[in-house]
Amino acid sequence: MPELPEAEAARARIADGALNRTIEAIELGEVSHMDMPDADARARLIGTQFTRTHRHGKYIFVGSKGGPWLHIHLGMAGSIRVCEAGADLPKYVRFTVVFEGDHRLHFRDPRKFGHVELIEDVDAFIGGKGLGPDALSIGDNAFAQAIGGTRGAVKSALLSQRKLAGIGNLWADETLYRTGVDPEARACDLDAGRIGEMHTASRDILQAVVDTGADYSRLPGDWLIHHRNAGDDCTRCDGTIEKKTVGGRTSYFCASHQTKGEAHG
DNA sequence: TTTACTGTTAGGAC
DNA sequence: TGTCCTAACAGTAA
Repeated sequence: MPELPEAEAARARIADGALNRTIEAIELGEVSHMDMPDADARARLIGTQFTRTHRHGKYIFVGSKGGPWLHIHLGMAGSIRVCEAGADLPKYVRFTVVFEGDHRLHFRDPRKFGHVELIEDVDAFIGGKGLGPDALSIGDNAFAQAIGGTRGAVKSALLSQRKLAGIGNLWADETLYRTGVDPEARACDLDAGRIGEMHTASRDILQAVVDTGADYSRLPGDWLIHHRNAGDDCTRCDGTIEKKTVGGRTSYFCASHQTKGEAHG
């Protein structure tokens, strides 16, 4: 389900199969309550081609030749499929680009939490959203600045797309598990070394997931992703996986090796 | 039948 | 002004 690695996999799928093909039509599925380009916006894409892709955090951008960018956000359950002519129509398709030769790009979204829109300028869009640096390319100093100094729970800071774009609930938990930080620890209580370890861990985790094409079954068995059940054995110490809500989101962690890192008491 | 869910954001509390 | 927290969005699956 969509965090940065899924967005990157979707972007790659588009880059591999949907560029440099003339767009013949745009089709909408059942889209009530969803943000979709209106008829005028859709008409702007007809006859042109997509020529490039970009991703920032969980946000996907597909550039048309000399024209607008198609922005796609996968929401909670969205996915991208690129199909050859004659392929069966997947379920829950909300937005389809039909290329020459009946080649198709489908945006599926069962829960309708995703968004598709046409934008003129990617940088202006990112700035307008107030998104922080991309989690895969952010530097050490920028990471420390984004996450350190926050008085609230460190997990909430990791999840904030305004501080750092791309990390969601699953990989925030995985990062904290690997670095031994309690999700409720206050970021300002963590020393610079710990913050640096979290940066390294988050980047390594996200890159590893990207490298599998966001296929979780190919990730190492000792990762938390495979043990998100209260009562499971911790794979890093003798502890047990517990569950609690932090920042409104379900968090799995090991209370034995994940600590709050307070300097005093 | 009830409950929880991977993301985002508006609105309210402090 | 900023920061943080909660609720709500819609549909599915356990």
